[in-house]
Amino acid sequence: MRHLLIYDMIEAVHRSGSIRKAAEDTNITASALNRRIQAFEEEFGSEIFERLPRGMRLNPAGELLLHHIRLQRQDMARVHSQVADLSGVRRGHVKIACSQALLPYFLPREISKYRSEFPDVTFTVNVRDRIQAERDLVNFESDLALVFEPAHMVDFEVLHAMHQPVMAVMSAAHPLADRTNLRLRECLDYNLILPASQFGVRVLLDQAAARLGRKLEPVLETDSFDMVRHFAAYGQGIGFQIPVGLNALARPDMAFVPISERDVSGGELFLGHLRGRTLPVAALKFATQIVTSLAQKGRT
Amino acid sequence: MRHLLIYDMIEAVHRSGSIRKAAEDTNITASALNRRIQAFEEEFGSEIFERLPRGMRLNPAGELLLHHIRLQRQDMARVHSQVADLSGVRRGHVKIACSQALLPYFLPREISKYRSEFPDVTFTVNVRDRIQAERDLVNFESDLALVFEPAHMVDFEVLHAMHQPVMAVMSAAHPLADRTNLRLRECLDYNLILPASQFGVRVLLDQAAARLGRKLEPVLETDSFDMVRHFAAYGQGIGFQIPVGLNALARPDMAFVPISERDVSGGELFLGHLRGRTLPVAALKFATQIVTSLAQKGRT
DNA sequence: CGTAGCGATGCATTTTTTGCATCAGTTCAA
DNA sequence: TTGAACTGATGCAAAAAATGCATCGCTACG
Repeated sequence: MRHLLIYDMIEAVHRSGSIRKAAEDTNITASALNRRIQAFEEEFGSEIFERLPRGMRLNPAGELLLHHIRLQRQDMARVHSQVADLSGVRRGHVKIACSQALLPYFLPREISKYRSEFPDVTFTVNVRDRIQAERDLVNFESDLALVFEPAHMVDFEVLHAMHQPVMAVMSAAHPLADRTNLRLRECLDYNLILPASQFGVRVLLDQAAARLGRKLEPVLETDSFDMVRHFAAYGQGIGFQIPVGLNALARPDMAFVPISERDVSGGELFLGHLRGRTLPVAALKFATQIVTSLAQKGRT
Repeated sequence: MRHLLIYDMIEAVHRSGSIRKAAEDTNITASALNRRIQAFEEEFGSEIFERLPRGMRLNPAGELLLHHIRLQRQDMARVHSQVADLSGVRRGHVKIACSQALLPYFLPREISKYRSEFPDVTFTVNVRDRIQAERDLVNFESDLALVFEPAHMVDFEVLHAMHQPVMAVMSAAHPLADRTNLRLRECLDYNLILPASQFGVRVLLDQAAARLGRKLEPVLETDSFDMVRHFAAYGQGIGFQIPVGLNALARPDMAFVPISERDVSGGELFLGHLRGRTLPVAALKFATQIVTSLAQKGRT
């Protein structure tokens, strides 16, 4: 899109912080780039960069403009996607920000299922915590967010919500492995493997423990649910995860037992996008598929 | 905005239906314009016009693109407005689609009040019926709509709603002029001056008459409320209008008497904008002022 | 069946953009 | 304190892109 090149240049200067560095990314001379920025500011009617001795920084007007640029780029992508769709071609790219729990089973399965029908659609999956996911949406760095217990929910338009109880995760040889239900109190007698405090599961567990007048003292605290699972598999105590991140069939060596909702009320897994946005066709279709899958999962 | 000129050209071709005609509007040769359209289609990745023997017409892809163009233009206007605002200058342009009732008193007063504070803000006011007003919003031809009893309300995001009873409008010398309240039945004994059937007031009156088992037979039917008022002022019967279109102080020679809500339930005057849009600063400020004014009016 | 209107295109000309070299200023470390 | 290493800005010539003109081929309409 030649006529939108100036937007790329502005973003390049913003990213690199200087014209000369941006010039390399843009395959253009610094002087040419400089003059295009100046020409743009001229017709835009106000400067968009502060000239600092060490380079360029967006001023408030530039920040506003940058948001417009991102919005317009996204909308152009949507148009392209819709145009491709009406010509019968199913192409496109879907950008997803999601919680860790979706990585091992859910998203790989959904994406491969989707791509079996539309092989020309490509994906970007970024692991984001509850705060970053929403920021990604606002910056148009993701089309969809699939997040457990999101933080603010402003700017977040919910497409689907699904309840997720907290599950205890342990080796199949663990004393509690045969139970169908666990009280939180029972778990506290064993070694605890907990996700770090920014994660929704941890927040829920901390709150529940506080209600019991207890404080959780993990033997292992990690920001990787993979670590939680594997450490628990070695028989090293009890970890916690939500059902969407678990697959009993794939791990006969492990046991997953729900914690009583009387103790830990569980949380909500949300699928959503930026409020007010019109999603590209591919993203919308994928979202629809996920909603269907989640609803079926909920019924079983 | 030089880099968006191609969008103007596309719209010009769309409007005039041919490159050669559009070339005149664009101050460019037909051949140059032709090649710019071709170049754009090339990088856009698909044709956006159908080449007919008699000219050019947007194809479905072009329609999608056109909507994007309008959206992006509006958003750029919003950015400009916000930039002007943060530099302390209060400039801008507000486009309003409104019902006729707002023309004689309400809008002139509000606009002049607004401009006394921000003299650099300019206005476009278009009279639109209930259906056209909403279409104007969708096409980004208006920022705000101020409409009595709008038709669909899809795409219409309500900023404020205000109840408007239907008022009987007559000469001060009319036999019913001294009443404080009228039943619809009483009015039917006199000559009726009615707005045409596309207007909200007429719809309400027709419904009410039907409930009485009567049919309204006006001596004068018009699409101008101005006509209704003036004809009634000559003592030629009873007209109807909503309060926002009347000003008792300005017309001591006339009487305005509310119709009992038992007969005609009245309707709603809505202020709104296109769903999901971020309004330019000037339009938003003006909308806020109108909401305040309407709320105060409602209290007196 | 001819005329009028349409978009497309080759070619010379004009306009715009670019690259190079250089200037003027600031920062930072020796 | 001085000089090296950055920064953005700018004059000027070369390269690239856009434009205007003339003309082609086509279709609809009278």
